[in-house]
Amino acid sequence: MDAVNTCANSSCPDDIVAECAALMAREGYHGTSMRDLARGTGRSLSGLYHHFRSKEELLYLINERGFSSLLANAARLRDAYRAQPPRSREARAASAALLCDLIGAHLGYFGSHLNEMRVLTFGTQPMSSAHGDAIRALKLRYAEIVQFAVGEYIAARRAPAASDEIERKSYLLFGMMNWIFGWYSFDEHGSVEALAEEIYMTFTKGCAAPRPATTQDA
Amino acid sequence: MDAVNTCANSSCPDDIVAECAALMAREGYHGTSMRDLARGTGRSLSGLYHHFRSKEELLYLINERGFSSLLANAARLRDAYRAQPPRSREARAASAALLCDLIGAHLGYFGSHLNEMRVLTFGTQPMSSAHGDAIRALKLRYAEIVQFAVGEYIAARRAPAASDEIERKSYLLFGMMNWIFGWYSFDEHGSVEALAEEIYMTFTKGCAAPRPATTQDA
DNA sequence: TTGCGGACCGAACGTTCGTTCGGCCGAGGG
DNA sequence: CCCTCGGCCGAACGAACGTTCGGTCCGCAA
Repeated sequence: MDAVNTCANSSCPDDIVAECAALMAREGYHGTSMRDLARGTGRSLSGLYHHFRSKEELLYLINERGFSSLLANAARLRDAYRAQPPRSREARAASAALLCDLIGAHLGYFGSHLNEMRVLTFGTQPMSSAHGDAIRALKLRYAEIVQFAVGEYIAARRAPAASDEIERKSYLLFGMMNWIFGWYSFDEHGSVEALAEEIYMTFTKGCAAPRPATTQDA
Repeated sequence: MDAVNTCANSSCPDDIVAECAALMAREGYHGTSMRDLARGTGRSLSGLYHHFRSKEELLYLINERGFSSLLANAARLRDAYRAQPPRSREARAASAALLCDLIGAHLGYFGSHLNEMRVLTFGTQPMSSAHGDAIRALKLRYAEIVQFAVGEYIAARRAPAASDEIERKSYLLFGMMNWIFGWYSFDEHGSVEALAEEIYMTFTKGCAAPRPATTQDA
């Protein structure tokens, strides 16, 4: 008789989660059946149920692991930024570096987990309230870090922006980064690093900004 | 004996399409059943089938009408731009106005057809090849107009950009505009017009650009 | 060697899916 | 007056859905 654990099933191997995410990335959560997942992972239908309790828990696992990883990277970058001595004359460069690093981390994780990210971005909706709340909390904490960086960047360059303006601008940045799932392919559009640089430049300087040989900000 | 028409069923009233789009916007195409649509539109299950031949044709109708409308607006703006006498000293202002108007038209249509737009942006995938090709063609023509505007804007301000850079920058712009579906609500985030202005400014000047009282470009 | 537990499977459960069929009804032209 | 026809419906079809159950296999500790 197990204690009912309404939260995570941490015993599920990462590779199964990743394979299922790859399959769900094509047709979405509702469009991919458990039988599709069984066939795609070379397992039987009932064999899958030894690794997670339900299809919805699988969706939760994909989301939970993805956002936890993104959040850990972002929190590390923010903490490093905060640990710097606050010399005001370097505030512009430091806030620019934080923003640039966050964009690079987001797209970097994305580059190596493209399938999971496709699932993450399209649809927290079909999750139960308990799981949905946990994922929304992770998303919120992640978004707060990006908003902090955007706020710091703007504050170092002009009068600090109101929190709702920072929120909207951060959403625009997320839009640029996440919309990539619809069109990016390595062969056609170059490396993820170059794309991160282009997003950083477009978001901070506008689309007509010249491309520098190295990232330079002043 | 009808001639088999593999394409549109133009006899379906707009309001039914709009109601179905509103329902599909919540849980997506696969997540919304024909019974959900019947209940939601106050009709019977089989009654729906007198307006379209299949669920997939309904998805096609939502996409076809939405993108046709977007495309018509965009083409009108582009033609007006091209009809202007090419006085080079006004090229900067004219290309800025075109870009600003296109963003305004995209978000304006969006503001009055939010539910349809949610369906449009998430998923051309589950469509048959015949329908899918038709929608992809509409999307392509629409994207080409936006790319034209981005190219003109950049060319009027610095050395013309390569076509692949214009393509990427246009995708970033689409990302800012379309990601809105995930978070926008009129009550919290103000009018669509103000948001269009903010996207235009961020895309052209960067996130730290000051907000002018009126749109001014030089 | 025996016993155990986790990984895995085939077969089936009840439900819901998209779609079809035959018939009802009320407005409108002859 | 009747007849037609488009809009609409209840009931049902076979297929596919998520999930469960009993059993098989195999590595490993005792």
